[in-house]
Amino acid sequence: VTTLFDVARRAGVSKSTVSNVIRDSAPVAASTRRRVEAAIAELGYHPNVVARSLKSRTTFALGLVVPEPTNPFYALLVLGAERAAHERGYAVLVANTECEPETEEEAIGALIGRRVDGVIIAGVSSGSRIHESLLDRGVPVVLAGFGAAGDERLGVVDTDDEGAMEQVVEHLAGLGHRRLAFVRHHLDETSGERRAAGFAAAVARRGLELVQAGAGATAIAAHNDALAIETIDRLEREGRRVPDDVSVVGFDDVPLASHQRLELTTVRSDGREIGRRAAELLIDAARAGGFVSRREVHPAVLVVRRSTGRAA
Amino acid sequence: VTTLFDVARRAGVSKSTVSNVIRDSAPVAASTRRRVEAAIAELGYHPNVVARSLKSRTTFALGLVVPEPTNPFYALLVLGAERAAHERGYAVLVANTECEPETEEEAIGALIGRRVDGVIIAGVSSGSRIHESLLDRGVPVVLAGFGAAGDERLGVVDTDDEGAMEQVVEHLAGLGHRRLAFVRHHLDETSGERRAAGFAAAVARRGLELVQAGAGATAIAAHNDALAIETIDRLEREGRRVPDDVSVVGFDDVPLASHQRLELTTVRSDGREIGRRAAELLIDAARAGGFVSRREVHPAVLVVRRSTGRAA
DNA sequence: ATGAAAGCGCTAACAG
DNA sequence: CTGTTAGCGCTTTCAT
Repeated sequence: VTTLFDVARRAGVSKSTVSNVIRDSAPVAASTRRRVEAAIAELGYHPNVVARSLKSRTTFALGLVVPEPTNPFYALLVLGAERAAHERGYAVLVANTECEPETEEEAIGALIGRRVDGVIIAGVSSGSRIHESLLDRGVPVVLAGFGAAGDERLGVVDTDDEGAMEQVVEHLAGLGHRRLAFVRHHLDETSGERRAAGFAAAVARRGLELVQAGAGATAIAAHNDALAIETIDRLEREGRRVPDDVSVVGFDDVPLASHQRLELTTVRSDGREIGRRAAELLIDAARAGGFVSRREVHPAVLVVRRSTGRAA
Repeated sequence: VTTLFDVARRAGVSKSTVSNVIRDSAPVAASTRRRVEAAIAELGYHPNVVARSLKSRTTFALGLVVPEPTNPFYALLVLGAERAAHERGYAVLVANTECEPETEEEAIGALIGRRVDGVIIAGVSSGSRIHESLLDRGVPVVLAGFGAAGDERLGVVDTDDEGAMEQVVEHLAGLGHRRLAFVRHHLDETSGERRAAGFAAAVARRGLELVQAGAGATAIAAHNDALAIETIDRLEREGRRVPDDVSVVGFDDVPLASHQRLELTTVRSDGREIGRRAAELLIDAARAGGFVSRREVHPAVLVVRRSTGRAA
């Protein structure tokens, strides 16, 4: 546990000088600098970020609230955010909430207590207001991977779900499907609503029929790939063929979606990029001492494979 | 930004008293306690963990080094570790290294700078010595999901890879396979070696033949499910049938492995449990001010599905 | 049972 | 260009 003072003594200078070479916050004579650097290396000194945070009133840490870590989309989002943060000297505190309101509250409390400089929320339970307690304390927040109306102080980096659903319905309509269904997870998640709504809107716009899955739908779009695959399983167990009897579309393009026994038609959104941007915007805002006002929408592309085909 | 002092003033007591009610570290009169609690609630006060850490010389934070966040096994490990940590009031700093030595070094430096109370390493590049710099500074370390020889100060919570490979080879041998191969990822990861070695040992023990994949093997075991699935794809594109011509075994039992178009025979290890135990051991050690000396091995079970069959 | 005072390791004026 | 001096918000003896 060597401190700044130890380094200073060893180099025969004062603490401020050491501090100055570390962050080069002020000019230091080349020879002095060399002595200090040597002392740092010999002592294996790592500045105590805790002390620095206390003094400077910034922790160089970001909070990241994730609903389902096993979903590859979120895994990539975490990866992107974490890498972007580390490149800028920021640490990332992750909190997996699994969309449980109680866990969400606790996570936010912990992040506030740790005085993180900003928080990325990658998904929350439906009625959640957790972003408000953050914003009211002056902590910038960006929603990543799901949009939300409302608060002007909220940054958003999102996939273009509406555009994606437009593409999905266009594709399906082109194959002659007239009765379409959307299935979503029981998980009480906000993003589910936007995809469902976008899908419904695109269906209505073409005068097609929106039905419940099972109630004679010839094409089913799922909220994500995992659900699409479950749906295919269920259909096949019921003796219906995909895509001959029913077409199925997923969302996410998980690695296995392209497997040749699956060949899932799906939507690809770039989780890593979204995570990266979210972290960048947050860090910029934190440095400027403000909120993230920007709202970015990243395109998603329909990947047509073989789980969709002409309507029977 | 309300501080302990603000609360104290509001409640008409001293800082020490407030501190005592918060952590109930000393007896406080019931009436005083009520007043303090009221003040805390009214002010929405959250203790500044940064200041607490500086004074108490513990950060209540754990570092978690992960090689591949998109692998569901690691995603679960992170989940388990993170939840166990939060239950005990600890935060988790994740670092995704993607097995790049340079990134690993940086991550460790960041964790040291932030004075984490312990580090879970879930995978590192092969020759890595990153645990040593940690241990030498007195930071307890536990290796999770991959074993390692060596340092006595190192805790280990691992899957029984050897036992798993024994089961795999037993299964394959029972189906009449004599020429077996093991394929591993290019990723320079330590765990790959143990599985490969365990497989080779089990093969040798039975007097079977270990060959390269492609060189006439009738059964192939892969380092993980993703690789097993790639292997199946490749084989089928070459016109060989699975399992009729070649049997394939995976490792991890990812959610999609059970899909009926895949029905992958694989090994299931409980990532979430391993992450949870790793965090628990680490926190116990941190509290006791020592290292984790314990080494735990968690069983893995072979799940037989339909990607394996009798030798041709 | 409660309060006063001294730091934890660092940064940020301000002097020299 | 370098050193001195105050704190940041909290915990922790030690008095009272």
